[in-house]
Amino acid sequence: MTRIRLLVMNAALGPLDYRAPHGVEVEPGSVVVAPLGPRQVLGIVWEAERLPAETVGDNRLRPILQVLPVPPLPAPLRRLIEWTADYYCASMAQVARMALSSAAALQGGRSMTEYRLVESEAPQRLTTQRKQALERLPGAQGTLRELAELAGVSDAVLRGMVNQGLMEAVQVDLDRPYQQADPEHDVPDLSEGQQAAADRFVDAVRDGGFTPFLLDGVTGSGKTETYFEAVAEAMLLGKQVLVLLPEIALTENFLRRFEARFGVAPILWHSSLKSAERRRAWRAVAHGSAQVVVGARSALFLPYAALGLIVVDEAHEVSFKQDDGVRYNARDVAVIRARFEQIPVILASATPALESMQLAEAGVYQKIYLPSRFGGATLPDIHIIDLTQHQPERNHWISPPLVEALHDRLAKGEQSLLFLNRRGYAPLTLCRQCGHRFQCKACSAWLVEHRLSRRLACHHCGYEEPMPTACPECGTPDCLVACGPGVERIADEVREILPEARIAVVTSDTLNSPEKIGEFVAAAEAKMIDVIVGTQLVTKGYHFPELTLVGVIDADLGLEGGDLRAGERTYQQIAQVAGRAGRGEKPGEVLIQTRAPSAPVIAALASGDRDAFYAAEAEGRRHACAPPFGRWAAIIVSSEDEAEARDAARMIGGTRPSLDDVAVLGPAPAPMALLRGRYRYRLLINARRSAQLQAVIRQWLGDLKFPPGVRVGIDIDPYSFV
DNA sequence: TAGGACTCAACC
DNA sequence: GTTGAGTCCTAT
Repeated sequence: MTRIRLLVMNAALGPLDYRAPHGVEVEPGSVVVAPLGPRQVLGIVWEAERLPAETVGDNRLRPILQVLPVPPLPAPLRRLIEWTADYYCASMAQVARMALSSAAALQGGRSMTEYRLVESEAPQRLTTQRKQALERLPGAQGTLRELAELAGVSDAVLRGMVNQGLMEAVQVDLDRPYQQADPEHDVPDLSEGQQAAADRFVDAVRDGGFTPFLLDGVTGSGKTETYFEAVAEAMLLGKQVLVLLPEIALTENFLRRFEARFGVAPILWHSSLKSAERRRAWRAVAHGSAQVVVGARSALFLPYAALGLIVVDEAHEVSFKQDDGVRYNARDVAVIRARFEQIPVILASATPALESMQLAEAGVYQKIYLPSRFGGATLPDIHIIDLTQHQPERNHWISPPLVEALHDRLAKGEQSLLFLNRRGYAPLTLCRQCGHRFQCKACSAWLVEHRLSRRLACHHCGYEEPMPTACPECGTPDCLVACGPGVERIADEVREILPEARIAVVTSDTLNSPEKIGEFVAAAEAKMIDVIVGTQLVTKGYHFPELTLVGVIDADLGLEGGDLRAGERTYQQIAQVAGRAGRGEKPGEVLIQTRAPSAPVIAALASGDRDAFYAAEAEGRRHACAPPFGRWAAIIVSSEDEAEARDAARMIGGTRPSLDDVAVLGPAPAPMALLRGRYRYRLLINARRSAQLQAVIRQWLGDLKFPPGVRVGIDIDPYSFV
């Protein structure tokens, strides 16, 4: 009888032993269905010696029910699951679930039923819900569940429509292969510097072996073309490539460049894929037929059959850090995966994280530097505007020098970009009469006015309400005033300054689909837009040759709050947005508005002395025992009941370990003391590099018992300190 | 005494 | 995490 150990897909359950029925073959990595009490669970066969469990007698072993028709998860992925769970203090089941991220892919069958509207005259009499579905679903196809969500009706409504013949079923072939990319489709002429870099990447891909690179090149230096050569080499060798991008909004531009280079689009992976697409991509990845996968964080845990290269583009981006569930940093886990896979990994950035710079200096990463812009374009001139000297008008945020520069570009027919990292019209709305402030009921946050949609919205929980006309507190009509600027308000101000200018507001509210992103890019390239006003969404990836002016509305905004990476993030954000200027033949200019021109970050941006900034930042971090010189972790305790959360946090605080190399701060109410209706308390742990941080935390929390409503989350190497 | 709210241990 | 068993309590 074969005893097999299973990692069961249930976070609260340890490994369990089963037996394989006669004639059923399994190996480590096999994905199986097993009985668990009265129900069934998904499990992954694991090496028993790597997954210790309390032994039970042979007589108590139940047979597994089914081996799912997918390739066993490869050993490097199994090691990655172990490592990630261990490092981030998560359960292996939680991590493994990210690898089995397409339920449909695990089942057999090569086709799936999707539904779409039948093209015909709408019947005379319709329920409002059916009418709504008919309005919202033209052109859409998907499972009933997906369509129900899209239409905002229940799936029962749609099922009724199928029965009535208003919708039809379509069989979708799920294992149809993707088009093959051609590594020699359009080989570019590289500059000497690019070629040298590309050669090293290509050699590393050909030789195999764990080789981490830091590709450090200024904005516009052609990093993408450089690593595309390594991608081409992997294709020639029949190896797969994973390219991680920080957000889906960036993929549109990337896809076009990829297609121009290789003839076909790469395979996309992100959290909002529909289940049929998800299934198709997952299976192609697992069977090795997917050549290049471009994805967000979650693509990192897919079961690649033959991975040959990982690229992390914009590797400094904080959005690589997952902020709920398993709080992993995709940039760091990518390097670990490359180590387990024994392949090269390229971290590409114009403004690398200090952590990455240190590792390069220490010789752990091979640093490859691309100093100059491609095709003779020069870096933009950067000027600081001291807002205390050049005050904007009352209730305006664009200072006279920036107003003048905007006039100048419009007269010359060139484009301008104004950057303010704040969505909506105004971050705070209050009543002039009674002082009432609009606050989210579920979060410690103001409601943000969105004038385009005429709503007040909470940016943390998604709560929305229509913009009221009178104060809900004192009843006075027309008494609400907007405080402070958001991008919508800046756009209004530009309309005032340049009434004839064509203005585009670019935020996640306005550019929320690939189609809209495509429209925006096309309009900007065709010079149908004079001024772009945007949030961080516009700071990277875009290449508009006619854009010659970048204005930073408030350089000090990111420095508020005292987050340990505030300086670095401000530097990166402004350097990135500055990099949008002067990418064509005409030189670019960047105007940075600030109230603190002598702050180290601002001074470094003005002088262009990047090395000095990194050196100063490193010194500050060393002093604070912050990464990369020390480490942080956070314990977040939350509950819908304030007292319960506080008591649990105090209990944790009361049992804190007393160690020389670990300091515990708190508990204290988290900066976001209320989030999505849950009260939150936080403890911060600062550890020296010598400390066994995770082991200490596991041991500390392992023995504690919490009431059912209390959630205790551990955040290793946190990026968000709210 | 049926049914609801709650706790607790087992799940291999 | 989910489930079923066991306990206590209350409304009839």
